[in-house]
Amino acid sequence: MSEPRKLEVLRAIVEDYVHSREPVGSKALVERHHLGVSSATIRNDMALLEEEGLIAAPHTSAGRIPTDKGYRLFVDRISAVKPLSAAERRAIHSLLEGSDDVEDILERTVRLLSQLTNQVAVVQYPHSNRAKLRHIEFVLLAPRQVLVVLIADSGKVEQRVVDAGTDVSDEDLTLLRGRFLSGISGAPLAHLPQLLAPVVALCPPSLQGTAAVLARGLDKLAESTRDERMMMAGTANLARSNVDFALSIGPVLEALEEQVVMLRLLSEMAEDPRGVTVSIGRENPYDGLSEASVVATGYGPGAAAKIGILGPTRMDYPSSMAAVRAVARYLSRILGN
Amino acid sequence: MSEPRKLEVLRAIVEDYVHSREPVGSKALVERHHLGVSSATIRNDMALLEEEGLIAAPHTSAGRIPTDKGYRLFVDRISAVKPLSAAERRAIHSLLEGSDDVEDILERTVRLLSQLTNQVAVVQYPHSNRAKLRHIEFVLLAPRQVLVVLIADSGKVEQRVVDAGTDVSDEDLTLLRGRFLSGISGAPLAHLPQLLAPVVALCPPSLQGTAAVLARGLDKLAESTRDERMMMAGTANLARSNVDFALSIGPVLEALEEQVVMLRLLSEMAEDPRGVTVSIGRENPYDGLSEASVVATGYGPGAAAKIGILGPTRMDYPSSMAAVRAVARYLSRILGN
DNA sequence: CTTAGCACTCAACATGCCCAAGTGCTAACA
DNA sequence: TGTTAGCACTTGGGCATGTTGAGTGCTAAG
Repeated sequence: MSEPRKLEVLRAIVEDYVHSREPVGSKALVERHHLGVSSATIRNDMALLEEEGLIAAPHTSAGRIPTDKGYRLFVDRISAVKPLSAAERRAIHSLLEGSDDVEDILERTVRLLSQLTNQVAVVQYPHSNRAKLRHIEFVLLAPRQVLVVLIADSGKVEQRVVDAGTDVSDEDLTLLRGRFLSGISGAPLAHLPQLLAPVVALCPPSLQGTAAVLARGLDKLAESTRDERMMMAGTANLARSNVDFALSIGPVLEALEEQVVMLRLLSEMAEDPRGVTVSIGRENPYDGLSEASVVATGYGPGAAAKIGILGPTRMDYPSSMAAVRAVARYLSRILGN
Repeated sequence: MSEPRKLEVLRAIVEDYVHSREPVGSKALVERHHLGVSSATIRNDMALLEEEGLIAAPHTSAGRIPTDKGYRLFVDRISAVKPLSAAERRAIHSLLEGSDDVEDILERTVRLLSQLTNQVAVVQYPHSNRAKLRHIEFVLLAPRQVLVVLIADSGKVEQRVVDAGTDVSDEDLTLLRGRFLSGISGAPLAHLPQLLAPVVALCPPSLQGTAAVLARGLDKLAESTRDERMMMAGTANLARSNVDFALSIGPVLEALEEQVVMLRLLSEMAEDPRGVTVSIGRENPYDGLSEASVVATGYGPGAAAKIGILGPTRMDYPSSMAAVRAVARYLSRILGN
């Protein structure tokens, strides 16, 4: 029993199954792939693969389908990342050039990726853990209501309306803004909580209350800026995969809507800072995704933020991985400016 | 043939069908509803209803199901808006109190509405057509890159990075900001395009180029502020309705993802400024929604922005309408501050 | 206008049968 | 020791056939 051929058989099974969506049998296998042996030999190999838990038969006289473990081995040891076609490269190029706005770029990227892979695409906003505070703004909306705006050097802007408690004038706000700015301008957002208290303490006694309210507002803004957000596209692709319903679509939609779930999932995978990481079926920490796989990688500075796709375990991993990797690279390059 | 009874029969058919998801026949009808007549009589009535196109039979010997037209008549003339339960009222109350941030409130609202109705909930951001410009900010991110921030008096903040073309200093920006502010502060966003040109013309010759770039940036921001955006929740509910697949879920997900489609849909319906409007099946302008219904109403000042739900045509209209109306009212009240 | 009765239709279900695809095993072979 | 041919066995899917029950439309009487 040759080890290489066993892997070759597994590879053939995965490829055929992904392509045909039907359990694949020994005979069909020797016909479609020119392995130099007979179906009987393949059967022996298959029996071994099944023993090792890499493939399984839905019922006695049906072909085999890969298990999660089988896909895992396939991804780790067998498959080569399939290069993108020239047309696909061009598509990436033309679709992602020519915009400055981060939000806009991310939106295009995620749409592109979902079209490229025919799966759901997900992208995490660039990390702003290390972001520094660039600017703040207090705008009086009504006698007691102040719009607090925080701008990070990542270009991210967050705003929030706070109730000042007492009436406050434009002059007061300008004064307070100056104080706050000199105290926290340029500071990492992560340090904001510690830095704000002393600033408030230094404000004129008559404005202490207002200052405290504003500080709390800023703190919350910094928090939600640090908070990760995500964007997605291509949910309709789920319906298509669903036609042959191995994948029940409901739980997946729930997971996607619970951004917290997806964000944790993305953060937890992709430890490998350079490569593309894959999480297959029950490997996923979330139950609703037990029949789904996620292919993701990092992008941007330090590959800290993640981008990826989600689809049924029976997906074309080589192509998906290639697409994710290529798109992530372009994205990094464009955001690099 | 009594007209009132005919309507009563239609009502019974709609209610039973919504409840059971199965075509309803004459016999079952007389059993479940105590209409004072026999099944034969009902059959005659049904034949008439079918002639009028209000109900239809999927095949010869099956019961009847309501047509789009039947649902239309049902919501227009038959159904009464079902009052919410006390528990539901309490849920609305507790979930929507205690937040200042518009974004946050909308998110909670839309989640609440989707849970209340078990459908997909959609909310349009408050209209800012009449919004005025409250504030602008230019922030230097890099020698040539300027973050342009626009704040409307609605509290909406939009930002965008523009490339100045030439190097520009902080002082230049402060100067330009002053010029722009004095020229357009307080102006309705809709007027911005006309107002910007003269301001640029009045800037120092050396800064004309930069001023023009910034003006274009502001213009785009104003445009996207005028642009309507939306938020949604509960897409997973689609999967549940889909179990009995009258409604193929793919096209619906596509429509939901194409926010433009949904926004146009929402704007086009609900002419009636006070009531709840319903758009049923093929009445929808978008093909993918030919088996879906939308229940929506306006909220906020002038009921200009819309909130609503989307589900299969076979939905519980009275309850849905009640929920949408109640939630919209609370939302208006809270945003009224 | 209503109702009982009746003949008719048809999807859904069940039953039985056959076939093709696929398996595992054994014995022969290189 | 690994490969192969052959064979008996399993089983889901397709097909023809029959049965049932819900539901209809129509007619004639109340």
